[in-house]
Amino acid sequence: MKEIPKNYDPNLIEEGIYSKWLERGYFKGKVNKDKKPYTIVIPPPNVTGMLTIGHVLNNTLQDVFIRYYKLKGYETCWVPGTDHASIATEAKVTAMLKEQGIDKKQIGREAFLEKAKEWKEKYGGIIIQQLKKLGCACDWDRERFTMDDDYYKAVIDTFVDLYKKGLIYKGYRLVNWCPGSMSVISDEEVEFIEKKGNLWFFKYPIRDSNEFVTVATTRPETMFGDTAVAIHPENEKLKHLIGKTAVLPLVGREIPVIADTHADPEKGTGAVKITPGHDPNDNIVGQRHGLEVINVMNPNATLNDNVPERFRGLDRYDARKKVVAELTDLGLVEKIEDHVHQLSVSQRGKEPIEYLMSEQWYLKMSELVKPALEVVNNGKIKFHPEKWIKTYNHWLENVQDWCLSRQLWWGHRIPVYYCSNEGCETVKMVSSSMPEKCEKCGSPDHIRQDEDVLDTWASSWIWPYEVFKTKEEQDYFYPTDILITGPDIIFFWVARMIMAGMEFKKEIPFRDVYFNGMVRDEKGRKMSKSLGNSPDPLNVIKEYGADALRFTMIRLTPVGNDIFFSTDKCEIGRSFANKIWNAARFLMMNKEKNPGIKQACHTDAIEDKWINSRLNNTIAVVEEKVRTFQLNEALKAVYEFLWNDFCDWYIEMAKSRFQSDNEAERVSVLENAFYNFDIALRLLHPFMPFITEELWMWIENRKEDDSIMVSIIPEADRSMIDQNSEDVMEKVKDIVGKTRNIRAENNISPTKQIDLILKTEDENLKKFEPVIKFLAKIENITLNSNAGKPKLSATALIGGTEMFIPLEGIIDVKAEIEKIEKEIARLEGINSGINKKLSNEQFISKAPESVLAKEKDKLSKNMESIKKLKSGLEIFI
RNA sequence: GGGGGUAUGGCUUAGUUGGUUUAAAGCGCUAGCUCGACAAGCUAGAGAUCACUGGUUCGAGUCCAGUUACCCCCA
Repeated sequence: MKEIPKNYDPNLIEEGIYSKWLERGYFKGKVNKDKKPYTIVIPPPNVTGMLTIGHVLNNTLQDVFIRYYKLKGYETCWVPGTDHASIATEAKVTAMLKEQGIDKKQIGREAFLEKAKEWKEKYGGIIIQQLKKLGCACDWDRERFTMDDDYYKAVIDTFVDLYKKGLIYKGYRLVNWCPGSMSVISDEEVEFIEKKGNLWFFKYPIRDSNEFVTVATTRPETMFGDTAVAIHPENEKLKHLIGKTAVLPLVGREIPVIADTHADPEKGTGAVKITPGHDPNDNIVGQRHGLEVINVMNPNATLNDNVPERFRGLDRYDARKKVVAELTDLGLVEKIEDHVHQLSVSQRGKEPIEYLMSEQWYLKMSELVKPALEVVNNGKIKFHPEKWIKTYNHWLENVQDWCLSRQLWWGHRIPVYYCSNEGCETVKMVSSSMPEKCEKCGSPDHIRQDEDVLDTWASSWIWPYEVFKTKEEQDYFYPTDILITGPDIIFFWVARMIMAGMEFKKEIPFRDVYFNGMVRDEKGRKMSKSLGNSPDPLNVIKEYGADALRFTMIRLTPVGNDIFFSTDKCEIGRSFANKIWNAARFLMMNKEKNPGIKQACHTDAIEDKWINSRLNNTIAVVEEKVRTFQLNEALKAVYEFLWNDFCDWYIEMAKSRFQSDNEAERVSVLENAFYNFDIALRLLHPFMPFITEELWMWIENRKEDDSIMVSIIPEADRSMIDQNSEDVMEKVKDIVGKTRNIRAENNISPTKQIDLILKTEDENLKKFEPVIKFLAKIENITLNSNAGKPKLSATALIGGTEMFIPLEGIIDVKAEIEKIEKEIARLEGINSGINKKLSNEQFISKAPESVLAKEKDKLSKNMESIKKLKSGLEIFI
């Protein structure tokens, strides 16, 4: 036998095993009518991304499902891929070019896209490669990118289709404008952060009077766009001003003082300036009152020509200072307060956004929303945990039309064509390819395409079916089985995929959605780059092994709740890997001594019946827990079976049985041990793929071309679940445990042999004499129902059975008495509780018969035990 | 401001439709152990009035209401 190290080293095997799987093509999913498909599409990570601990959780969960169902006989297919991430990638490439002294605008669209493609080829998708280190069983041949040629075309066709259905339109309205990326962004991409700033109180003169109306604002520079001042109609203090006209300082424009409930009398001064061109709420007020909308800002957040000349071209913050300074000089600043306000920023880059009027493409949502709401609320698609349905509903019921266009180059260019020929200003041709000639003037020479690209989510919402290239594949693999993702993209992606599935495939995209929690650090903080609290998964894998990381992640993750992670928690996984490694070592050492051993299920001895019962019970629990998405509980069941049942008891008992004179017994225990270990490895494989493969190949001298990945987890065999053997084993464990306890309490060396008397003649227990002697270090064991208690012996109760350990000369009498008295007090406490219940007439009349009987039974058993304990105590007194 | 979630030993979690006892496990802690796999181990032990208050019930960690704390989403 080769020398097997005592400590398991994942670094020695993980890479080789992964290569083997790849070479064998185990990850490939094929259309196979003989098998049921089990399909997952990966939430495509950002092409610019690197593997984070959050990805580890998300992808480990997916891998567990894929591997489990493969072992259950399904045709599994996990499609990997990446998302082109318009804004993020364009920002990255632009920054890279800038470092090289290249300006994006100067080189132009085509050249820029070339550079971006080069960048993507070189650095993009690193994250996908990193998933291999984690052991992910993705079908790599299917790797997709949202800008692959055929996928690109599908996205464009989708736009054309929606346009033809009349669902897409161009609208001029207030948008979220990101001056950093110089693009519009969607409502969902806007975040609100708390920011310390000021609240400025400006006095606007009222025309033809000496009065002023004071308005408070956090954005002085937008005053040039003010077109009204609003006061609540029931504001007693100010309502006399309603209907009058204010004069906008610095500009001189006359603006009405209007009545609107938007002006909260309790807030600020009670009067608010209305800037429909730069504030969403004001915009709504403006629409109510038919106010003029004035845009005072350029896309780069400098002031435009709609402001007095001296302010034009100033950056928004410089303009702010100048406005405040000039108004101060005019005596129109009443006061300036410190103020914490909600600042709207872009999700990417955290650049403060501007609200400004802009012409963009929109998708009507009202019709798309209906089927999407329906399939989730009627349970066709199930959310886990269910609580997210509420969030989902709330968003869908209040959703605004989706702004599809982005002022970027990297992405799917909007397939709308215009003709710049004279008289063709209204021409708008929507087509999958460039029209040959203008549909109005017939000239081919003036056609130009819309400059904008589509929102990235307008490409990834068709991901669940578009990743499958042929109709045959779509029919087989779609709908997918489960989507595993974070709740943070429930609107961006989950809801929209459901809409796309229902609209274009008339079918749900997935049956279940599992929302994984967020990975936080041990203090409960979000993992973030700026805090530096996010460990690099690749380093963790190097230190502990991928299996240990996966184990720890799954074990610690309650369904849908956040996980508090720290690297050192991977010790749990590493210890467990080492434990089963050594269990295998032990079995193999014994196999060497017993040539000809083959794994086989035996049920001759109670121990064998018991472990087989435990095994089948575990198979059933795992099946149940995986089916209900409680992977942490499924893993717990396997862990407890292997460590507690198999290692702590079955193997320990086997050590005694190996000494048996009976060769059949020796062979049968070893063969049964291998049988159980083999199945347990398969159960564990989805969670810890590498070590299980290594050990599975080793323990049975399997052929080179075999693999645990192509084995099968058998169905739980109910006939193997044997309550009797479980009961007997519980007694044996109790006897051994109580004996060890007595030993510890009396400071008896673990190696010193002692005697044990059991007041019983239980045939089943008799069979365990050698095992008990071995495990509890017993020299002589007596099983006799008439046994009396020797003087100065320790006692304990096993169920109703008394056990004695003669300890003359050794026993700590005081400790022994204390222990027994403590036990008596405990039982009496319980009994007094029961008596209280039983003397309660309400309880007797209302509680069900079974509960009543149970309580009575408990009472009498406890009384019996107390009697025995007390008589045992007498000997000391 | 609106909505959602969480609250169980020092830490991380179990606890199924209320009825096994006086709440379970792992990590950590304490004590002992190199005994024929494993010190990344073995054995034993200590440690929780289940956030707080009230209600429903014969019976509440479990159901309801309120309070507090923290987290998330939306405006």
